[in-house]
Amino acid sequence: MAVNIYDIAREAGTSISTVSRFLNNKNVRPDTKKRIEEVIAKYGFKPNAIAKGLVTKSMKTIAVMIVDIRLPHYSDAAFFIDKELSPLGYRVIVCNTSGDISASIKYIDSVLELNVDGIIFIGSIFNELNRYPDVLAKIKNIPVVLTNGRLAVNRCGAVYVDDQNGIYEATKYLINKGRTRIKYIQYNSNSSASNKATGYVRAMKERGLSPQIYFTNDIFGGYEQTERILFDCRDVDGIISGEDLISIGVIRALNKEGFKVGTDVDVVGFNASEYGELCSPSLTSVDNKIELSSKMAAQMLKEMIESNKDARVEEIKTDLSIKESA
Amino acid sequence: MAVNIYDIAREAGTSISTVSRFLNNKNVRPDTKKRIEEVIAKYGFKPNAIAKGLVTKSMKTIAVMIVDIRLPHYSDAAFFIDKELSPLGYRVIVCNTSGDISASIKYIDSVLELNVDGIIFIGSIFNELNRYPDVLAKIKNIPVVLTNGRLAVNRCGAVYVDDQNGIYEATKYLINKGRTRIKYIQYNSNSSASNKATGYVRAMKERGLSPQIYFTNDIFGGYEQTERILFDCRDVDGIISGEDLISIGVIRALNKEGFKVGTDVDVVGFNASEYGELCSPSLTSVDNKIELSSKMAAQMLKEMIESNKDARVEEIKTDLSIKESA
DNA sequence: TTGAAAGCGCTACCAC
DNA sequence: GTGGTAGCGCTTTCAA
Repeated sequence: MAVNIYDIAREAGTSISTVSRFLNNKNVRPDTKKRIEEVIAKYGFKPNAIAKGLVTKSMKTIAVMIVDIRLPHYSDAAFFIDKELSPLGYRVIVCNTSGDISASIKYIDSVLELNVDGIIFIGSIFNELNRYPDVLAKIKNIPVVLTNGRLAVNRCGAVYVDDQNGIYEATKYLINKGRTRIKYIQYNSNSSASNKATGYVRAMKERGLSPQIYFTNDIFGGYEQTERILFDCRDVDGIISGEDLISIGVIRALNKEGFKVGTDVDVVGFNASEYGELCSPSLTSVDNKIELSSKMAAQMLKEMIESNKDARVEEIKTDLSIKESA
Repeated sequence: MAVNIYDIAREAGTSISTVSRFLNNKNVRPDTKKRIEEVIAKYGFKPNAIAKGLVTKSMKTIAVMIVDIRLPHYSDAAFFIDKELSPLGYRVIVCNTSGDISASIKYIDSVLELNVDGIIFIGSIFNELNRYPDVLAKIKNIPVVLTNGRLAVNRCGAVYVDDQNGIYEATKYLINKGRTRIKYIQYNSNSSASNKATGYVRAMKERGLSPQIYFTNDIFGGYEQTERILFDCRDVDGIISGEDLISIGVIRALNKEGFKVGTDVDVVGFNASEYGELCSPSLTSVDNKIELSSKMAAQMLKEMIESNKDARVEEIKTDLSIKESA
C-alpha cells in the first residue's frame, strides 16, 4: 500500500542501496540524487522507522517517567523535555507512573520492548528502583538520566537540584526578616519531601528556633485541611511548604481568616510555578529551575545516546523568587 | 546480546514458530508450553516489539496531539488517555504542537514514520488541518479521533463537548439570579474560543441584554491585564470567561479591589479544574467533562484500531459546577 | 500441534 | 559511487 524503498529505487532507476544512502546523507552522485529526490517527492515517501529501527536498534524514541502529568511540576518537565528533543527527531513517550513502583516497572517493560533510546526519570521517587535488581538488569544497557536520583546501572546521568538547600535558604530568609514562629507543611512523605523538610529543620535549629512540621497528602488543600493547619497556626508568623499549590491554599485560607499575608504572616512555596501569580498576594517561592533541569536532563540523555558520552552528574542551585507573600 | 526468539526455541527444544505461537496465545501443547515458559522466565525474555511491528504493522503505540501539556485542560486529557490505554498495552506519545499548525504537521510526520496505530487530536484547533489536503492524505489510512473537531478522512471519530451551550447555560444562570450587566472574557481567538463566546452572546440577546466581550491572550492574567479589565468593569455584576485560570485571576483582582465576589459580582469559569479550589471564594465553573471526553476519545480510538469499528460521533453535555463565586 | 521458510522494509558490508 | 545481498527478530502461510 504505502510505497517503500524498493518502489523508489525502481522508479528512480537505481538500487535500494543508493536510495538508502541518499536517505542517510551519504555520498550519492548529484544526478542520481536528483532523480531519487523527485521520485520521493512525487510519492511523499517517508522511510519506515520500524524497519530502520530493526536494523539500527534505535527508534529515535525516548521515554519520560513521571508520577502524574497533571501536576504542574511534572507537566513542565514533560513540556521542556519534548521541546528539547523533538526538534532533534526524537519522539517522547510519557508514562504516568502514579508513584507506584510496580506500575513504573510495567511502563519500563513496555518501553523497553520498543527499544527506546533512553529513559528520563523525573523525581527522587525513582531511587526506589535501586531495590529491584531485576529491573536494573533490564535497563543496564541503555542510557538513563534521573533528576534528583541515581540508579546503580552503567550509564546513568543525573541532574540534582538542591531542594534541601532551597528550603534552607527560604527559611533563613524569613528568619532574617525577623520571623521566628515559622512552620513547615510537608506534602507526602517520600524522600524528596522529607529532604526538603530537613532544610527547614536545619535552618531553624541553627538559629535556636524550634521547628514544627505539619503533614498533608492533599495537594489542592481542601478547606478542612488548611483550616486545621490554621487552627494550629494562630501563633505563627511564617509558613513554608514544599509545593506551590499548598502554599496557595494556605494563602487563600489566611485571607479568609483576615490575616494579612506578607505582613502579619509570610508564606513561601516551592516550584515558582506560574500558579503563584493566581493568588493574592502573589507567592514568594523557591525556584527549583524546572525548565533548566529538564533541559539539562534532555541534553544529557541526548549526548549519552548520540556520542556515547560518559554519564555526568550536574548540580543546580535554587533561587528564591521573591514576590508579595514574603 | 539480548536473547531472542531463536535462543528461546533452541533451549526449549522447539522451533521459533512454536515459541511465536506461545507468545501470541495460540494452540501449543501443554508440555511444550511449559518448557517454553520456563526458558522465557529464566532469561526474562521480552519479544522485540520492533520486529513484531515490522510484520504486523502495529507498534501498539498511539499519539496524542495537544497544544501545550502545561495547561491543566490538556494535561488532564493526556493523563486520562494514558490511564485508559496503557493498561491495554498501548504506548502514548505526547506531542506539544504549540498551536502552530506547521509544528503539528512535523509531529504528524514523525509519528507516522513510527506507524502509530492511531492519533488523538485534542481541541478544535486541529480542524485547521482540513485546509491541508496533503496532510489529510497522509493520515487517511489510520484511525484518528478528535475532540471538538472532525477531519475529512476515512476513519475519523469525534467527541464533541457542547462548549457553546455550557457558556450559554452559565450565562442564563447568572441572568436568572438577577444579574444583568454580565461581561465575557475571551482567551485567544481560535474557533473554540469564539464558539464559547457565542453561547454568551446568545443568552444575553435572548433576554434583551447587551453582550460585551473582552479579549486576552495571557492565561495567567498578569495584573495589568486583569486590572485593565476591572477598570472597565466597575459597572459589572457578572464576569464569565472561557478558562478557569483567567477567572481565578479575575477573582484575585476583584478581591484586591474590595469587591465581594459571589455577592457584589459573580464570576464563572470554564473547565471545572481543581484550581478552582485554590481561590477564595471557590470558583463556579462550566464542567466540560474532560475526564469523560478523554476516556471516550481513547475508547473510541481503541475500538477503531482493534475491531475496525466505524467512526462514531459522540456528544457530551456540560454541567455547571456551582461553588461560591456565583 | 508443529516446523520450514518466506517476507516485513530497511541498513551495512562487500565487491565491483 | 554503486549494486547485490545478508541479516535485524519477529509473524504467518503451508505442509507435514
